[in-house]
Amino acid sequence: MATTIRDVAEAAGVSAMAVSKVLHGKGDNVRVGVETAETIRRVAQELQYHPNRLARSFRQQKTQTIGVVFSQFGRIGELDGYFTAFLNGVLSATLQSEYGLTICPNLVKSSVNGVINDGRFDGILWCKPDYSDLSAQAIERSEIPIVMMHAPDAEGPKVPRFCCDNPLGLRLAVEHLVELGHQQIVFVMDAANQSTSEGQERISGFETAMIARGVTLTDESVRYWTNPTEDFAQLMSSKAKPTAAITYSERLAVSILRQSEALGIRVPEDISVVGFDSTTYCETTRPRLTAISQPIEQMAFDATNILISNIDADQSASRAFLYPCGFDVRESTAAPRFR
Amino acid sequence: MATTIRDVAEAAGVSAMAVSKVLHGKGDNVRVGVETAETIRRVAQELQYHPNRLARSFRQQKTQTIGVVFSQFGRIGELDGYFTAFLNGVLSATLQSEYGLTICPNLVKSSVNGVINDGRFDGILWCKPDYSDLSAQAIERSEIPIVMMHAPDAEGPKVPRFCCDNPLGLRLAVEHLVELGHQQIVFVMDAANQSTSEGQERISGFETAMIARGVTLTDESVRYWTNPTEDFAQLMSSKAKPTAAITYSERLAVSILRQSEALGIRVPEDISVVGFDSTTYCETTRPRLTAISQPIEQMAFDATNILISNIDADQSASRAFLYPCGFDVRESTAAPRFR
DNA sequence: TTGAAAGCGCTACCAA
DNA sequence: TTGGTAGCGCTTTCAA
Repeated sequence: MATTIRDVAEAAGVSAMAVSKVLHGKGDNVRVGVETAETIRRVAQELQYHPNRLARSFRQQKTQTIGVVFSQFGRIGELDGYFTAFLNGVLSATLQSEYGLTICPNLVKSSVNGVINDGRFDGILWCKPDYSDLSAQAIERSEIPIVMMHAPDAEGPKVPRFCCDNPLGLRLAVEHLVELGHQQIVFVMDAANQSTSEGQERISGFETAMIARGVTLTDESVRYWTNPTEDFAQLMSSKAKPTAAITYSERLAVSILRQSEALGIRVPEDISVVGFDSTTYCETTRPRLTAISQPIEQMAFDATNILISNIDADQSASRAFLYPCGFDVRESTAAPRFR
Repeated sequence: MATTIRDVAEAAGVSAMAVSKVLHGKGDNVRVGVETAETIRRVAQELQYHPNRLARSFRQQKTQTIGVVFSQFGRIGELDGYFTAFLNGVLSATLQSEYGLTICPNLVKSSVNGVINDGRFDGILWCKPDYSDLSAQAIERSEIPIVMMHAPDAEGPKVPRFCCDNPLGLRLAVEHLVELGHQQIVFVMDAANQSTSEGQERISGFETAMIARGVTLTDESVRYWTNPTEDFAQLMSSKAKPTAAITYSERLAVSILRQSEALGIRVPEDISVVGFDSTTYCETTRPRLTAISQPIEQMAFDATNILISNIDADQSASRAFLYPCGFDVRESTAAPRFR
């Protein structure tokens, strides 16, 4: 067994609290003489004493750890740059703080309900919330600060929210395509995102932008995909074959790029593709991916810092942080071919 | 305050242990009647009881968490693909296990000594160990399993080690360059890595390969850089200007690529550059980076799984795992210009 | 089939 | 300036 505080106390001929005070000096009402303190420090050193952080955390109800919650989880840097950018932002913030970061698979697999208040975390960074009743309830009941990434201002529990200006992003994309001459434009998203607030906001942003530009909007203009490979093949063989697709993510855009290559469909000649996020990953695709941008790393950095300061201040100030979207034109969009 | 096990016990009219047994059923000597169990479950549900994991961990001396230790820490996916590949491997393994992953900034900033046995982790994944006496001592004293990435077989504490075949890697690089016609070849590494086992192994691997190929080896053949920008400028303006550089990492190689561009030095025409790791990041550089490869993700995946099984088996079997290196020729190497 | 007691290592609170 | 006591929430051990 490792050396405990009592071992040190015994060896130094003092009480356990004396040791605790000297080594971590929290209490203000208790002081220890200089000489005694020196002895304690020496003995602790000799005995290779290292405080058990689990015990301290348990006692103080404070773990110095932030939990990261995901509804979904893909490979890092594989089909998109999202998680890379996100992690860089979070790590930048935690590295200059006293907080550790736990990525917990169970938070992904099971319901977050009950995990939030299981004592392991001082705060939760919730990424891609789904706003199910269960989640909302879990947040409502939370005893620790929570911040949310990609949660629009409108609804949901009152916690700090970090979101990009989705309507602006979609408008920029639609305008870009319309100016290139496109009239058959679809918006493609994972079916799973249909139920998220951000999903809703992007759909309505897309529709609003289409209407504002006088582009025909049909029931088929918004597509919910569960199997990108099959769904894309079907899309391109249908009568309503579009000349341009705006996707919910880089991941979807990239899968279209790959699938196009497999099917002999040329991008951007046969179909223009617009992604969402515009991380450095877009520079690595072929063709390089035109995309709506949002400052993911900055958002993650800010979110983490706000979370930490809320933890430290023992509060949970609610506020919506809105980040502007940009639009980066690369090579995956062009004027539609005349046909 | 959150609902405790005692609240549930009281409400259900049973003892706390009964609740514990029913909800987590560990003990084999104690059983609870079916009806009682049902009541307990119902009451727990009603009271929104969720066990405090911190308390459980504390009591059981088991946290279901793995700690990741780094000696250095850069931005993910910024100047290399190392951390991305590493994390993908680790996360793949943890996601299919019951273990969480903690990345702790304090492990980076301060000595790991004392952190290893502070109770927070069931096991440590130690990346890029430095083999200082302090580290060695910490490992020796560890009460939990440790595995090491990038630790050669030869020396160091007896824990599972995962390492690539560095001599092979360096040989492949030197042979490639010699076959292109290079005779002035330098090996460049961060000064910080000079003290690591892997650093030593790569240096001797380089020297052995150079000698085997009959290439002139001088005191200046191996370079230890602290400031890549300045050091590279100096290297290229010296009399001993090389025609090819093999670097310790993708990061160093990329900084040479960038610096070359700034100085008007052409790669590979004026100097050939070979990186180490050969992740997908090498495809994104300009020119695309020729590099020695090691299967980082696979190594991280294996290391994590071995760690987990050592934890579960409550042992710490020592073994060295060696992974072959490969060599990926891309665009940053070519025959030296005639001069 | 059930419960009581004890204690993991530490620190808040109160007493001396 | 110092020390004792109690207890965080849970589970292990032993007793009923």
